[in-house]
Amino acid sequence: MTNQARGLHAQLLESLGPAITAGEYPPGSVLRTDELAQRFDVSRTVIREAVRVLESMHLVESRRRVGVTVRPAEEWNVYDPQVIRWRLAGADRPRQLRSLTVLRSAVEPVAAGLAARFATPGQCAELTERALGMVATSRGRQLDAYLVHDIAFHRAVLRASGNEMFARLGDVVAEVLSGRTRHQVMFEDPDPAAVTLHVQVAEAVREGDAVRAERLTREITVGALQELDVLAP
Amino acid sequence: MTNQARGLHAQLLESLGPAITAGEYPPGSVLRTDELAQRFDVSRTVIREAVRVLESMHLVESRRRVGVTVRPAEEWNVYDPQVIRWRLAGADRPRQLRSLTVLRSAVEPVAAGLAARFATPGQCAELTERALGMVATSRGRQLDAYLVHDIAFHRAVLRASGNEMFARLGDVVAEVLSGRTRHQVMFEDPDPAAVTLHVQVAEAVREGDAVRAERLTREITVGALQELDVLAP
DNA sequence: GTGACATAAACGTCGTACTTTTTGTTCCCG
DNA sequence: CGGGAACAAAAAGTACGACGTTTATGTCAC
Repeated sequence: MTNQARGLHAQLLESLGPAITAGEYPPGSVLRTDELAQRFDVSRTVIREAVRVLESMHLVESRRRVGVTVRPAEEWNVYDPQVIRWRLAGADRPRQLRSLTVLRSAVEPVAAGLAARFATPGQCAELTERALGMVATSRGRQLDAYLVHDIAFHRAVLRASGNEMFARLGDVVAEVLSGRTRHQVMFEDPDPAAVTLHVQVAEAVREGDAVRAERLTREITVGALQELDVLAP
Repeated sequence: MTNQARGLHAQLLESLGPAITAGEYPPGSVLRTDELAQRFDVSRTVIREAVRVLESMHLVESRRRVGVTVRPAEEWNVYDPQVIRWRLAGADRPRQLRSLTVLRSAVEPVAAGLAARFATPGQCAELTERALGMVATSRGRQLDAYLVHDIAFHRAVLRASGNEMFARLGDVVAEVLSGRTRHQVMFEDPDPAAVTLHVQVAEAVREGDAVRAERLTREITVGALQELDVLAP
């Protein structure tokens, strides 16, 4: 884990957050701060700080005389990177992976189109470099190295779009990609067609061909969706 | 304001959050908890709880011996509804409105396509009802009533997509739509063509015509973007 | 049965004392 | 003169106990 005690409250979060997002406490459950303080052997102060954070994620609601109640899943801030990480680590990971991939399929093509129009020369170079890196590592069971380039490529596209909302989805995409590789034990090398598509997207962006960049990226995300359909019915 | 003292820490947030997102404290600025406690005349406990929340939004970072440092804007959790609200209330509202509208233009068409395939009869009815409501209020300076239907319509589409990530963007769209109406003082009635498009989207969804629903919704969002281009160069 | 009222349970706030970590400084030795 | 080790100070982190505040709930009288 990347969990290295940056404070008791953070440790608490790493315990409570996953438990709640995993549905361990059904919606409406109440947690009392005193009880939590006893259970985790920390002061109420620490509990309260953790609860404040969970509250800001809309995972729980703290009300007087009643306690800290768990909110229904529909109200959670599912765009919070931490919530995403917790849910991806939990039981309904496949479901989560699917909805995130659908989100990718909506956002990334548009982002690529914008990138074709607004990417700086430096960003184009980064894209090309990453695409070539993917080609170089696409054979011979170098999945980890491939993944690094893949993530960096998509991050670069999102950033080059010039839209901050897209740029901030880089973390989400990274989680999805690494989650996919780590989860569904991929023994085989990545699909050569997908690798080619990435190279072509880099080309299209470099040439400023927005519609082509968008179409090619749409092919990539459609492929990702189909792959998911095959492996998780 | 909807700010009715649900606790001192919440009030603190409503003061610090907007200030930070408005760039009042440049990145790298340090805030000391003691100083804040004095300035706002509350206990350190309250300050710390507010800081925990700001930290979870990646607005600040708290380090020992150093203080609470403001993080650069690129690292903020810009999908947090509260952050969105703060930024929309701030100075760079036009910029924010634009990036959110671009996000809409990417997401909503795909969501409409999914809705055409997965919407329940009840959701179809809701859509139709809202579209008709838009028609009914599209003339005669009833912008407020129109806005209610407009927001409900887009919310319904996002929810009917069956994708939770899309569904959770309902709040964002609501902020954008109401912000648009409130901000750029709209004296005129809404564009009749846009109203018609909404009715047609409801039709397409009801008939299960995914490609048509997607295409029509794309027209709506493209229109919203152009409208923004005209009014905010 | 209904309404006012009392009660208690839980969170909210505060002040203080203590701990831990980080960082800057000083001082000694090579 | 330079570098490293010990030390000191600053600021956040943690703990604890006391009190305040809200509010769900039960009770009692009418």
